[in-house]
Amino acid sequence: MPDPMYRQIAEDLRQKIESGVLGRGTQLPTELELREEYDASRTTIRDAIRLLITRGLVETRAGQGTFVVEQIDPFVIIVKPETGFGLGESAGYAADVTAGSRRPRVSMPRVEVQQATGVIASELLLADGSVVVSRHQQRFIDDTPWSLQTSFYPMSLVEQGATHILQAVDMPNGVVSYLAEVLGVKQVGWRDKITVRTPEVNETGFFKILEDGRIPVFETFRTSFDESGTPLRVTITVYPADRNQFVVSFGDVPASASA
Amino acid sequence: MPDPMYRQIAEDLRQKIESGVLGRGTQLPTELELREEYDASRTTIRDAIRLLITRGLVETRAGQGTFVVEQIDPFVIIVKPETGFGLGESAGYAADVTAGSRRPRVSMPRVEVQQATGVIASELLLADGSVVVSRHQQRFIDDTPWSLQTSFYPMSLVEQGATHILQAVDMPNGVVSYLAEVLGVKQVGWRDKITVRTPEVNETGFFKILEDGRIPVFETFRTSFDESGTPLRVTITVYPADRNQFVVSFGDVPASASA
DNA sequence: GGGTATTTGTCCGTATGTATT
DNA sequence: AAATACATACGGACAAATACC
Repeated sequence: MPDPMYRQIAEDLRQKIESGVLGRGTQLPTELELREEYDASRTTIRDAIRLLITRGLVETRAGQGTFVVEQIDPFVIIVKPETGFGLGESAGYAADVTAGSRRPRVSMPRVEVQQATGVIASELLLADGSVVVSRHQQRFIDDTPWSLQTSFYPMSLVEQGATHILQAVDMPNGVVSYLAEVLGVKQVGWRDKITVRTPEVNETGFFKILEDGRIPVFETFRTSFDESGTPLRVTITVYPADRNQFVVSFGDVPASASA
Repeated sequence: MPDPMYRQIAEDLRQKIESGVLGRGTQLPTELELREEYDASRTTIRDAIRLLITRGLVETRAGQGTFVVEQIDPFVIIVKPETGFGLGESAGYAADVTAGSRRPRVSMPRVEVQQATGVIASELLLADGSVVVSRHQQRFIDDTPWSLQTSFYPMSLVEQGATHILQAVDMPNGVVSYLAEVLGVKQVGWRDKITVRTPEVNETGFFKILEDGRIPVFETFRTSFDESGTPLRVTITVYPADRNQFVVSFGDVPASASA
């Protein structure tokens, strides 16, 4: 038994794309033309194209047509000790991006005092509903939206004297070094949890990606610890998965030389 | 101007799901019932449901109905030095999985001698078209498909005497320790590149996920280096993103205590 | 700026096939 | 075997976005 017609059409178009007959960025025939070419209804043609869309091969632009997607030059997020120890918020994370001609930029933080939800509370080893300080920032590279980041700090840090984290001001040297100065608290390690999920509505808006969940987002949970093993903060960062990749190195590794 | 009707319907259903009115695993009203409830055509109802499907909230089963997806207890892939140094292929990677009651299993490797393609060649610092040995394995946890893994080794290792990597036999102590024994070559570090993409057809088949690309896959490139900084091997591993997450630790981090 | 043609987006109706119970 | 529910496919109509003159 053969595949349904819309799958056959999608497969035929896929081969034309991957074989290079339809190059990157070129326009596909219009739905009307494909309708005649394959002798199918417009519904069936649209089902075929939808399959190619969810596979990430083509994109449609209302009023223009259907196009083979261009390859995106990805941002590379380097995860390694040197970029993290002693560096904080903006400084540390901006340095994560591979150099090139790319200019990172960070928005002013939005600071809130709120109650810790389940995951935040458990990561910080606090009781559910404990008060925490959240600092939220939007981060750009070359003025294109790159990531959304929120850090959560236990309120006890403020009570101990680190009052500046309540101010909506970017800390050039990072919050971690500020904590070291004021409280003598040192970050000695962290744990990153990297997952993938469909984007929330506010995220699709910021990243300007389609809000139907076709493009997933990376979500990283970074829990930082001080010398006594107490969680210092939890940082949640969200990146669109279509333009980002992570690089993790261990041991002696020569400088990167590959794409 | 309000959103189109199918989006409003999808939004209404989404709220019912996330608020708990429609619990995990419960069945949604049938398309016919939804048609009457929202006074829309079946096409519009199906468009709304399709939106929820690509967002990963519901799934349809022909002949049964539409159901709210169950939450999956994810596999946690630990990326840290202790699991990698001195351990190899099967041993090292099996240990990546958090303990619990989960039993990892690895298929017999499929060994091939082939020419290195672009990425493989450049990662191994070989000329394009150089001969390499590939060892491909399917990996399971509790008999559910977990990941597909292919390692590429330069043919020069075989010529220097490491002929066992040509045999289609699992190496319980790992290929890396075998190379250390036979050739005295030690793996001193590695670099992981973690990306997300839509699955290939053979991958959807193995993982038993829908082949329309709704569920993305993690793809990790691990390049391992010896003491002289020469790439020893490249390992490509593919995991379905709906049931896996990565944990990366640096520095002093207490044993995990969180979900 | 405005109007028109083109192209995709939304929505309707209907019929038949296929999987499951 | 029959009923149910989703899957596929056809047809048509109008709206919205875009490009071009």
